Amino acid sequence: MAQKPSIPKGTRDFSPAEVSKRNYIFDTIKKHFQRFGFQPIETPSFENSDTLMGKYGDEGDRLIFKILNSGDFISKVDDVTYSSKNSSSLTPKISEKALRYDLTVPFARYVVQHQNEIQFPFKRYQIQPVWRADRPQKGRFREFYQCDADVVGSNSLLLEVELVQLYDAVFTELKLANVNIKLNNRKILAGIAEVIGAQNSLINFTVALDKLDKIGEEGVKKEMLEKGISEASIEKANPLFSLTGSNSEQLDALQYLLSSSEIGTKGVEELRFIVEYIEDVGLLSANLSIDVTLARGLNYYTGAIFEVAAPEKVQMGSIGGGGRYDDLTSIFGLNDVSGVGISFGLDRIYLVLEELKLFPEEIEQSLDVLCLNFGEKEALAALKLSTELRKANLKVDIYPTDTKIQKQFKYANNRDVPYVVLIGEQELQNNSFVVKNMKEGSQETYSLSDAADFIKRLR
RNA sequence: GUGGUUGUAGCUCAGCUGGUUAGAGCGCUGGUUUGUGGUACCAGAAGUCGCCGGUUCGAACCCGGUCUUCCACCCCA
Repeated sequence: MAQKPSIPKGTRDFSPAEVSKRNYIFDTIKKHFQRFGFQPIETPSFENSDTLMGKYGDEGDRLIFKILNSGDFISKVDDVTYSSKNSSSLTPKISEKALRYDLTVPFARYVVQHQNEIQFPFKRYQIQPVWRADRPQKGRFREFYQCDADVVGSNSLLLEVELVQLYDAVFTELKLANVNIKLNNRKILAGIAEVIGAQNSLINFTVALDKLDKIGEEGVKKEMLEKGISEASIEKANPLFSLTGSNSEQLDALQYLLSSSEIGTKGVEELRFIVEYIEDVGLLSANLSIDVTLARGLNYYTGAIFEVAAPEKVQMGSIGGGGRYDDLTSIFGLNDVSGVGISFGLDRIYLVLEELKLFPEEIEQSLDVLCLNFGEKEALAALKLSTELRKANLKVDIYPTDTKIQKQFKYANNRDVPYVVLIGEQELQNNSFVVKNMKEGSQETYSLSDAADFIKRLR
């Protein structure tokens, strides 16, 4: 054989079994999106570069896949730019399109572009792949699916409450119990920065704080110092490291800490609303916990932020996240449209379910019945029977050639077929068919004129 | 983007300080069994040792490059 073909770094092929399992997750998420009143949209896999560039910070820009212009694009570049060998000035001249990096920014573009056709508040869901020029690791790919549900055109906190319920509903149905939905609010982070006198380094402050569970209190303080936050400010932030107790206890402590900050107080109020409503309505299996260290990188969030952590025994980053963004559409020229949304990381959820063996067995069963092939006449009878069985919604296959029965059985075995139908010379004479239960090894005979009898037994 | 790690049969992996014909288990094919799989026994096929180059009388093994895997940063689903 020639050189074996391959696929690019960070991409994957999916086998039939893998696709079945992925569809199981997709279907579950989609079902609950619809139950909460979200409608589907789709957007192109690539956008104009200026739609995406600059929306995710410098780091994000680096991770966006750029698409080369068509035609003789290099001849259109002026000599100065060309010979400068500067990627950032050359790139916009030779690439005007880019693969989508997430679903939120394209959605914002969609809302602005179709603002006159949309009925607000607009609840949409979107399940499509996104691409990042990242260095792959476990649970990090360069092509992966996001499943997003967003609402634009309302700043009601009821939506945040519903989104928490939505997370709960999906993960409960996937049997992934006790996921931890972490909740914070950008206004609280802004309030803290204000109170400790570090409002100018809000980003550095939150990014450092976000690493608390990873590098510990000392590590966080060290990083803050390195990023130019004063020792006095860090000193004032000390109470944050000792926030404990129930959600409402933490809220009380935060309220006191942030009483001098208008924005901080607003953030506490918003969180309290969400927490109290959720307590009242109850959750099926998830936990909701306030986590002031939760920051999330994307700079467009302005209110609540969510993140769903995989169960602790599984080594995996977050399996979902989201938040409220008050101003996302204004970058495309539409002001005063508040949005809030959440995202499910399909590929990571898959890895978690696989690791915890939570996929139901049935979903991998691609066939209910296999009819063996004993020759032309016999196969015709099998075909007629198959038609009946397929009408009854069974997944049925006929072995296409009359090779050795042993081989056909082996095939049935490898495909995990629960029932094998045998129609040979004898059966044809008696107008009957034999059904072998592959698990138990038992066999039963039915009449060819009464397939319904067999169908009834399967139910 | 920075630093490290991995690659040998379809799969999971052995392979000594470089030595001539590269191994195992599982899987696959055939047979024991011409209408019975999943068990057992017997036989067999299958590898340019990721790719390109270098050192050497000789390279799976040493060196350089490249691709890939995974990991830690960065960032993030």
